[in-house]
Amino acid sequence: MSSVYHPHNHDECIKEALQKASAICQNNGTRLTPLRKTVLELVWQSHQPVGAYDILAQLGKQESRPAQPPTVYRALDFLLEQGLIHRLSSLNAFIGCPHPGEHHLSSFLICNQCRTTQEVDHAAINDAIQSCASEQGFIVSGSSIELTGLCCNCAASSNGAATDMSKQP
Amino acid sequence: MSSVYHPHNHDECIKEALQKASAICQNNGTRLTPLRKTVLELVWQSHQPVGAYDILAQLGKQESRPAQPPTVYRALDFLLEQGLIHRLSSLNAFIGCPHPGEHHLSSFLICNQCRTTQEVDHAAINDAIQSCASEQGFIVSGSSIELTGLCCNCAASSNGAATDMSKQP
DNA sequence: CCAATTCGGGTTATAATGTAACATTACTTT
DNA sequence: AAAGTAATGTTACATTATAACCCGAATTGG
Repeated sequence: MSSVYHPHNHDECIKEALQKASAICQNNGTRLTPLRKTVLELVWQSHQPVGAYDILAQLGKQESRPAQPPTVYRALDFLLEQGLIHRLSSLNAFIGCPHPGEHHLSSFLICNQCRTTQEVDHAAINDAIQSCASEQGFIVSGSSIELTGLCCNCAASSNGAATDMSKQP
Repeated sequence: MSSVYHPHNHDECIKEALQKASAICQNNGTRLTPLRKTVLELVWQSHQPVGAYDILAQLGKQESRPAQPPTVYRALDFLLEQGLIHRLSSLNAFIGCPHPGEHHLSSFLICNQCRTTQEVDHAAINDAIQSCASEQGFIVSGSSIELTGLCCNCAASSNGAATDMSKQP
């Protein structure tokens, strides 16, 4: 069983994300250009949300000239449109979507300590939201559901040390 | 019955908010200074979220000299700490809390058309979230639940015209 | 195949949102 | 009144995001 909270070969996560992305773009008739692919890889570097300017900085290292903000934001906008990443508005940051294609109202569990962020797709939450909204005559078209707190690792070792279990082989 | 979606004497909303704020600050041993009170009034000018720089601009009109950002942000931080307002991270904006004192995980229904925003406190949503989180061993300490879509007015008159029912006498 | 068009990206400049750090004033306590 | 704390003023800057314009690459239609 694989979880962002357990050690795993993170290269597999990246590889999988890129494969899915490629398939989805092909399906959508859109182009996963080298730049967009690179940005997607950078977003997937970890299971922690990444800021646009972090990506910008890392792009700058790879290329001869440092990239400019619009370059990154355009790539991010594309990836958002394709449903390949999400934007976490409470952090002004981005994170890869582990199951692109299936679209739904997803929620995010953001650990305050290690910043590891898990996307969860729980039918009960969607149901509750829909029933609450329709009670008000409100038609939901989009959502931003971000929960902060302590992940299982950080809660367990609640000595205060952050525990990032991702990326170990 | 009073709702943000129905015409109402909005001065009553403001008055009520200020009274509650005053009581809460007294209770907390904190000071609702003239500046903080003014900022709270400005946040409560409508049932639409207000940006910090909008408040800044309106403060500038009232005072001789234009206010500076820290002035507004400090007042907003104070009001947030006291639970008198909320920050909507998906909009970078603030809105008055209609029932300060009772703290809970609240959700917001944000109309894409008229921007009217309603805070809802639905037990089913909280339950669903808590059960979903604890399933992952995650301990929730904070939440940002923001739903966008069409409010009942704008859905009804879905010709595209925005309908702001607040502030009518 | 070439012209026309669209799309992706580079570049420059700037907008919008938010904060750090320190000075000053006002309020409280003694 | 003196000392200490809380609130606000002020300056400068950090961070996040977008507008506008240009150019070259890829795609499409003839």
